[in-house]
Amino acid sequence: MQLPPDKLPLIVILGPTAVGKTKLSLQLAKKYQGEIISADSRLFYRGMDIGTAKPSKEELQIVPHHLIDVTDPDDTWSLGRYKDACVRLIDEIHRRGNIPFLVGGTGQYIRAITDGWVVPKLSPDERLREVLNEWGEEIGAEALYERLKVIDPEAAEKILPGNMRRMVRALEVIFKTGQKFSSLRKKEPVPYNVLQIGLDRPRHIIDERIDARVDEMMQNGFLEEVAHLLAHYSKDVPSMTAIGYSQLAEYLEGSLDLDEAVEEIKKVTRKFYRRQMTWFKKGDERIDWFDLSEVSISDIDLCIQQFLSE
RNA sequence: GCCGAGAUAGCUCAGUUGGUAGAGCAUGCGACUGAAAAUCGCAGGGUCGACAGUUCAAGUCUGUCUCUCGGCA
Repeated sequence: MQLPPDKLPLIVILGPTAVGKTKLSLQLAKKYQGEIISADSRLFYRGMDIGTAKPSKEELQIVPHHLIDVTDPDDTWSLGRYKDACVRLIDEIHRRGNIPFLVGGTGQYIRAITDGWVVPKLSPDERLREVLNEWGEEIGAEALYERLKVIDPEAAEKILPGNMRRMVRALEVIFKTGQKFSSLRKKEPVPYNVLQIGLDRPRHIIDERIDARVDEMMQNGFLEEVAHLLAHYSKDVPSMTAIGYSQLAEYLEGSLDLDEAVEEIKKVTRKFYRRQMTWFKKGDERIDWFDLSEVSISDIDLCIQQFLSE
């Protein structure tokens, strides 16, 4: 297979939850001798399978997959870890002469790769975060925001005043590195020739697919999966904030009926779809959009052929 | 049939001593650089059940009617 001479190709398949990314990307990756790198913040964790709609064991064997089941639920992965690992993997795949397929729905992770984000190299300091959170609670989010505005006005501009979590991260970086958070927020050139394939479907179809998928998850033992996880991990570990897991944990604690929990899962998944679409815009020229309810795989295939022959 | 409670945003409900309405959720839109399936923000949307009366002014007071829920028959 002939690869573009200057920059090596990276095929990104992005799209919202329940659209059908897994199935399609498997077919395409198989055809083009590809390897799939997951761009999904909840597929890292072993044992979180049903509720994350993780590809099945069989599917994982069709083509090589990366960044799935790489750690346990109490070992939190994050943007920085993701970016480092992903960049390394893309390089390795290119060396093997294969094509990397970045597939997923976590907009932040995808943009870190496609837009060359330079993520501040500072791993989280849980104790400092705790201190900062307490401080914020004490003086109020607004007051904390005023402090941030004084220390790093540029960073403050990018953060909404009520958003404690993002303020805490910014202050954490500032206090530990002695540098402004905003000054560490850089971009670098992207060393790949990137094709972005966006998958979507009409909204009412997505809603139907979400409902059906949640029901299916419940039938496939989602509740048992959550119960099993809770026997080993606290429900407060970040991975357990995944959609579905937190609601079923509430049911198991007795603070929610099962019916209510299932409805809630459907509801927040629909909300999640909308939030995902703020990363993947229809007006984004870099994305070739396909409506999976109308288009066949050969249309997408054609798009990839063109890209690879350029 | 009688007694009681209620009828306000798509839904669940607030609404002080009368001054033409708010919240949460839903919906739409958005932000996002090591928790991101997280976290945070903005917006639209109501002839306040109907009709009459009192009043400068009624979601709010009075009367009648319609409907809903509960209790008694």
